[in-house]
Amino acid sequence: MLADHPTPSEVYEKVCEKHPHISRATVYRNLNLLAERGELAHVAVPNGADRYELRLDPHYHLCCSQCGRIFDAEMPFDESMPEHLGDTQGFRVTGHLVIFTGLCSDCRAAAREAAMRG
Amino acid sequence: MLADHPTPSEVYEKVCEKHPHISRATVYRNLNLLAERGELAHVAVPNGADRYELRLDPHYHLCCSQCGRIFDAEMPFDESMPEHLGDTQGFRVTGHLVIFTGLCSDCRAAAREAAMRG
DNA sequence: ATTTATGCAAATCATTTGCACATAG
DNA sequence: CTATGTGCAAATGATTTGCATAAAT
Repeated sequence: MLADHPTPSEVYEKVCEKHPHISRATVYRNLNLLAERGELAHVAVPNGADRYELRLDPHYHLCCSQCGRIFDAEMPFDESMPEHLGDTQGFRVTGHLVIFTGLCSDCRAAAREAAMRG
Repeated sequence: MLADHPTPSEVYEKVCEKHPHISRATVYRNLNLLAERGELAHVAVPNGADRYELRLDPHYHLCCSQCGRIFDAEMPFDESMPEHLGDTQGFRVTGHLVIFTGLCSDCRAAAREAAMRG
């Protein structure tokens, strides 16, 4: 099953199952195209491959610092956050991006197990 | 003058003025080292080269979507933001990253000028 | 026939790594 | 002498691009 925030490479692997002839470039091109058209959301992640998702409403993300996987944060998106900032140094803020970092449940379990062992 | 959030390449160019023999690898290695030691802060930016800065207290960033430059946001850092989220899906949140996007004053001026012309 | 999409390989960009050599302790 | 730092070039990983061909309208 495809992760909910797949990277272009993950999409490529998946598409390959049905269309083994496909090229990575085509996957990149079409993901960009769909994102431009607003049919997909493009999630740029610091330190790592881009992600794409089907969920189109603005929301925050959880990023596991161990495995790098991305999850949606179940927290209301604060549209007005940029207003709290106002225009600083002549900067006109139009949007904001929040990424929570930490450990996902899998990596926490793995860490717990590793701690057990010694 | 070095930008306040220089990329490794910008640091490299600068160091080259005094030490023309230096290698990019050395710059990368030492920036990483200093960041690990906590003498520099590493700012991972989505879509673009890493940045390093001297300011060590947590704070938010402004990222110009036109020129890609990074500025500090003059807005109080909300340490407790992850608490508003709590543990979702077993995810243990340890930190958060906020990047405001928009147009910096230079790019706004350039955009205004371009609009004038036609 | 004319546009549009694709495969492929090469190019680009940011970063890391292996390794041999230089330097410092 | 032994540990550490550095240059260089090659390797890696993500993404884009040029170009010739294939598919679609």
